[in-house]
Amino acid sequence: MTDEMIKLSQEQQVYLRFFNEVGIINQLSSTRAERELPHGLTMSQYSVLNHFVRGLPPKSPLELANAFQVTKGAMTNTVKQLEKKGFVDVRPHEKDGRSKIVSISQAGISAHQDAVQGLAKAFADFLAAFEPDELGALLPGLEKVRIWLDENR
Amino acid sequence: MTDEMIKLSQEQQVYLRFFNEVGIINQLSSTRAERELPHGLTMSQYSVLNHFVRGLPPKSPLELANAFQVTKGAMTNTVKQLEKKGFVDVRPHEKDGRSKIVSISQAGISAHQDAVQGLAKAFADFLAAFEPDELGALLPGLEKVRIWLDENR
DNA sequence: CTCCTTTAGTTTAATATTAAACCATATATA
DNA sequence: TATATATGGTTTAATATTAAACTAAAGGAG
Repeated sequence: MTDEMIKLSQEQQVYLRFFNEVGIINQLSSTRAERELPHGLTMSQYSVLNHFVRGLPPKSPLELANAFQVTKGAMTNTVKQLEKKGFVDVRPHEKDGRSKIVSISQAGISAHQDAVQGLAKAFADFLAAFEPDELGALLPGLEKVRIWLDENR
Repeated sequence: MTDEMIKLSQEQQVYLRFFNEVGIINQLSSTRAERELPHGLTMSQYSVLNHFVRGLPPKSPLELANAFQVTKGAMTNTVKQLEKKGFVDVRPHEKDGRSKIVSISQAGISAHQDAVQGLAKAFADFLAAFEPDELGALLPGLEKVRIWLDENR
């Protein structure tokens, strides 16, 4: 019984510490990134641009919301901001009158390039302090956790 | 030149992917946790309670803000919520008229225990899917990143 | 064809957060 | 001691986000 409790407590320590580290890293890195992002881009907006620049095909707002794990309402907002800045084109879906299709514009591609510059600047010292392999070694574990949480929410 | 660009791009891929994984894990895990937290506790509020339950001495709001990497204003809010729920005691600092001292109350200790139960429930299936060592192996790397970001912001 | 249900997107209200202005107290300097 | 600066905390305005209500269109069952 006591053993059981101690064991449980230690397991909890590990996963609580894990999520705690993740939370703080996320916060510090987002702040650092957004400080250098141009065009008033948020990380959310940058992520959407980045998605398309990586060669992925145009998508509906709902597909984007699912891809980035935010609500439809949040994506409505993000897309609206990007549209106002002229970085994405939003067209009605040809077949489905309820749906829309979001694609990146030429200005959006260019803004993304600026953003990558900004991120490179924001993380230049970080890159100097960490070998790619050092972070790369963490990726499989993180990926596994992320996929599990995504599939089991 | 081309090599240089490709190399840079790959490094960027690694660290962008790293921060991306961290961001999604943080979001999914916070949502999952807050769904089961009792007494309307947020993760922020839980963190403060947890801090004190771990045996750490009473602290000022500013110290708490620094410990959790949030602004003073955010901590004013968090402490206010906890105080309203009766989970912390807030007293004026004896020597420094500007400052306050926050400590956990008996009700706060009890609420923390409830919260741990809730978290255990929220993450029971997660714990079953991941060995402690599996997450534990990631901790040193994450810790190093977190410390670096904290010291270089 | 008509009704019912599902789906895509927007809107609303609430909330947590930040940066910056602000207040009060403490500390240091002249 | 008097004044200037620094510090702890609160408040304000702005914003990103969520859950839930809502609108409109699609799809299916009868």
